[in-house]
Amino acid sequence: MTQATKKSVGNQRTASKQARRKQLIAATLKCISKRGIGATTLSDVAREAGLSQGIINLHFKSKDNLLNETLRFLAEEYKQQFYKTLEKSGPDAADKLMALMTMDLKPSVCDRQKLAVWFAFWGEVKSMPTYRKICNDYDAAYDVAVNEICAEIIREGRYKNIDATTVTEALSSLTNGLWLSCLIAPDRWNRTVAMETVISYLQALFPKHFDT
Amino acid sequence: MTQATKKSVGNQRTASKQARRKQLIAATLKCISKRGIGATTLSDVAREAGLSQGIINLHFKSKDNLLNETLRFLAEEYKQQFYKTLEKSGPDAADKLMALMTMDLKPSVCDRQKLAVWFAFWGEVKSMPTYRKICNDYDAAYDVAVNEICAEIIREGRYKNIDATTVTEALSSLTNGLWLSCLIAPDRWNRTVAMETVISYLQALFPKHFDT
Amino acid sequence: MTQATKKSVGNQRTASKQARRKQLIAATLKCISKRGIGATTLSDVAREAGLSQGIINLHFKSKDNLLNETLRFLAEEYKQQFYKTLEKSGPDAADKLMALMTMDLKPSVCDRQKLAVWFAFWGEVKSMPTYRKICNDYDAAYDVAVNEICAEIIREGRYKNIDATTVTEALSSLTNGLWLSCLIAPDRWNRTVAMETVISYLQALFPKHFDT
Amino acid sequence: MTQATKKSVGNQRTASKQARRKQLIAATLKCISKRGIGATTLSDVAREAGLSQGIINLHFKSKDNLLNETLRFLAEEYKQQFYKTLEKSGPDAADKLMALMTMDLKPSVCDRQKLAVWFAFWGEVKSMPTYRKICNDYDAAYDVAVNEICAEIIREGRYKNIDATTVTEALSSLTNGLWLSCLIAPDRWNRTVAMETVISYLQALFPKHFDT
DNA sequence: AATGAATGAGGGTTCATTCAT
DNA sequence: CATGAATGAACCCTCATTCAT
Repeated sequence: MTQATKKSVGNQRTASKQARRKQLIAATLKCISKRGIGATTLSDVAREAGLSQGIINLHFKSKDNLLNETLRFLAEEYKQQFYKTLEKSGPDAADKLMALMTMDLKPSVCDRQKLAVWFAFWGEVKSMPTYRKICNDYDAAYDVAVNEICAEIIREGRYKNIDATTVTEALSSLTNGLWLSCLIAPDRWNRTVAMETVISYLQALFPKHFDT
Repeated sequence: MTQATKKSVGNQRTASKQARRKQLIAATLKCISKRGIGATTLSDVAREAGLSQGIINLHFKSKDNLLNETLRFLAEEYKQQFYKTLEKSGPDAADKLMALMTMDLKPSVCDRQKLAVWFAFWGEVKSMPTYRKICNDYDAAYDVAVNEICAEIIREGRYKNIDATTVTEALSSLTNGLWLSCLIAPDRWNRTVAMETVISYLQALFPKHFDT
Repeated sequence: MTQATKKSVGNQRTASKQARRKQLIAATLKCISKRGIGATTLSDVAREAGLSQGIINLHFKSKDNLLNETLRFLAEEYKQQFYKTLEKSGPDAADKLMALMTMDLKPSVCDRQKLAVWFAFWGEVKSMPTYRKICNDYDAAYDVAVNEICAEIIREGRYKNIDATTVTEALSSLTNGLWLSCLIAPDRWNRTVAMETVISYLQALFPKHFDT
Repeated sequence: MTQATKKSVGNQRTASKQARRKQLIAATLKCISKRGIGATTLSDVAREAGLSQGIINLHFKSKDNLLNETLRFLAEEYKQQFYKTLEKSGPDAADKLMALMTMDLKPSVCDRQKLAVWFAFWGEVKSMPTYRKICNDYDAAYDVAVNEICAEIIREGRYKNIDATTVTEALSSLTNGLWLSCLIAPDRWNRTVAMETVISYLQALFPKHFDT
């Protein structure tokens, strides 16, 4: 820790192990978003990071491991944003929900670069059990938190015939689906419209909380 | 052996060009769902089809082309289902919409094998302009049709503050998102719950049409 | 078999699988004798055979497998010589023994090229269980045959205090040891002297059979 | 931690150059006997010695050099044993010869670990002129000494038709051959039997010196 | 003297593609 | 049309070597 902080990342033969790993994961993210997972070679990543061929096997042992770590990083990063958003928003359940939805669509989260990476990994979920496990772990945490918020809103509004779990599933599906649209049809896609799509659903469901 | 006479697909040295292509695309779909796009080799596909190494380059010129055709096939197949569903359902707009949503979640459409392939392609959309183009073409047709149906429902119900385009986007996003859940969390996933998720959305938006 | 024989080995895209394998094993032997096992690359072997990079993995799956097959070939070849020698020699036990010893030292068997390969494999016996197994299998057959011959000689000569097994071990050790000398000190080494070394041993042990 | 004071080998940042070299050679021997020369990496050796990556290049300049030094060490060690054995044994020529043969088969010399290393080097003799040179140098000394002893025995016993050089070659070959058996067929191998193999030869050759 | 992160050449292996049959 | 042996580029990975600390 004493050594780690003073080194500038990117310089030859310097930088702490942690910093190097982050640097390489960043390069990996960039490459995947540009080329996709299959076409991303270790050479590409190393070049992107401005380092040499062997560097990745040195720090990550194997390409598989690098990809796992990259997915984990991506998920962790999302999780951090998620919790930070919850903390920053007021104590009101509806506020929290709105803050989360807004976060999911804000430029730094919902940008094609990043989405490309998410979908790249999702595209291999079926054939890569590890990816599925990582995704599941993080999704579970997300679901629990959103579910709780929805439950509170339902309680507050005494909404009848509305199941928190169903709403949670709907909201997360909606978000993921909107991301896909952003990725596939960036020309037609529009952040405001996407936001309205979510809001109109919330208004219809929870009219007392999300007024017109 | 000198002269083959049978015409059934799967038999060596026979079968029309069209049949061979379909057979190979079917094999490709199977392989992608099992291994993902990146790990699917032409050998795999040929073996899956029970044919020889060089067969694919013979019929499809290149791997890229095979993949493009496979995606096109997938999209076309979906489109056929879509229009068949529309035809079969009654003239009522709400009925049509419900029929479409049901179709999206029925076992033959929403099964992990098939979804894996869809997501495999979506995972490369960013880096493969061709894939994006194919997806866009088909999505546009879907959007137009659904949009029209929604518009009619809105007209019928005189729903205020509801935009057909928004609903269309929401519905397609919802479906895609539910597919992702099915792919990633098959254990937690449940067809009935998924259907309820969609219905609850429709009920919230169009209470007069989709009563409890 | 109909196809196999008419093809000339070495020509592109022709030659039966069997012929190609033999050709590649021959190239491997040459490379090992020149460079040793460790420094022999698949590139070297392919180049030596006048074929392309990928050819070996095509026919032998892996380098390890190629080496195993090469050792097996070497041992099998020796075995063939061994039995042919036995067949050709007269029925007399002493004649047979002498024929075998002569064979072991004849130029086509005891030449530095070939010995280099044997020792290359023996040099890895400790760390490569497969090599040891192959060597053992063939050695066992050799030992049985020589042992039988020695037993007969002992019986014929009514030699006291001489154990056939001991002699067998001594003879095979002597041969292997002489091979090592040939390999390490080719300048000092001399086929005639080597032969005399063996003969003097046989004379010392079986004076009635191998008279001066 | 700032200043190391101890001098025992194995402690970091201390130990004389000589001690370090010995330590590294010992580690090399162990690695070669376990993995063979080809599969022994400098990392392996350093790890075996409990030291760091770069240590070997620091002390030996290159891997080739390390291997040369290791072989030299092995040969030198054998030579020391050889002369010590000669010194310890009585002045009688026959006693000396018996002592040498016994030494060659005693556990500390004829153990599979050590033999594996010898054969590993012999396996590369053909392609590594340096190895051959080192082996030759030491072998020559051995031959001279044994030859002299044999000559004396022959003189003492007035044995006719026996050439000292031939016997020397036979004995060294026999020993090396027995070593190979020990390496390849440790299950069948037996120290007592090996010793008898040598003794029976000496008895047959020099009956007046090696009585039954 | 010692460390260990970094380098980069070179190895084994895979695989899309070609081509003689 | 179909086969499958052959090709060779390109990949992942290993490892001897270098070098800043």
